[in-house]
Amino acid sequence: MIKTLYQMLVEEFGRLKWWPADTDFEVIVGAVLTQQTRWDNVEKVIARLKGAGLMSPEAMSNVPVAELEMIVKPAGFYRQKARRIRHIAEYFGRNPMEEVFMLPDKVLRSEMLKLPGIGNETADCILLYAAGKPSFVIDAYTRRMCRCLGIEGDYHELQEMFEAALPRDLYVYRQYHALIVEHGKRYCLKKKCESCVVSKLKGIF
DNA sequence: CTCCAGGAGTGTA
DNA sequence: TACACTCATGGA
Repeated sequence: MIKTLYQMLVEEFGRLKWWPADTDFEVIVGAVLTQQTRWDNVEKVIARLKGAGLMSPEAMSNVPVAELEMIVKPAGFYRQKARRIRHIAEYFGRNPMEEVFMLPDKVLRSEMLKLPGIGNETADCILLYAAGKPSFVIDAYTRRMCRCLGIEGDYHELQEMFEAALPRDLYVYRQYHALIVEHGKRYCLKKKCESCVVSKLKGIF
């Protein structure tokens, strides 16, 4: 029997607890803060925001950007990110999250894309981890993995490929994304690719 | 010291 | 459509 890539990754990494957060708003803020930035760096900022009582649309939208910048600094790109999460806070201050999340998936996605600082990947992270919509996330690690398999394509082409091959299931999408990132952090650096499960899969996928 | 991390926006050809 | 450039701190 031929194992799927997903099964092989599960065997190696098991169940992964992914994107721990107390609230959906925290997921969204974290999604923006982690852009091109290590997660452990983002954790400091999230802790600071919580400590300052700012981890809510209402509270954050009333803080001077300058003050947010100081808090966001450890996550890098602090000037843009401070402004962007504040803008997002204002948006959800005007539009209650429960209502926004009730929009049809595609409408919700394009709605998120309108917000400055939210591109394809961040939008899908919001859908998948905050709104609970099965939208497959394509990140840098996913692209590298696909390249290893000889698969090229833009964001939507790769996303369509995964979604067509998988059951449209929230848990599967979340786990697969988590597994790919975990795999990538372990192997997709410094030419460690030779020993990873993806390399064993060439010609089978 | 160098390199780069779970991107996005803008400008140019 | 396809790149190049910018944003920025902190850890290996």
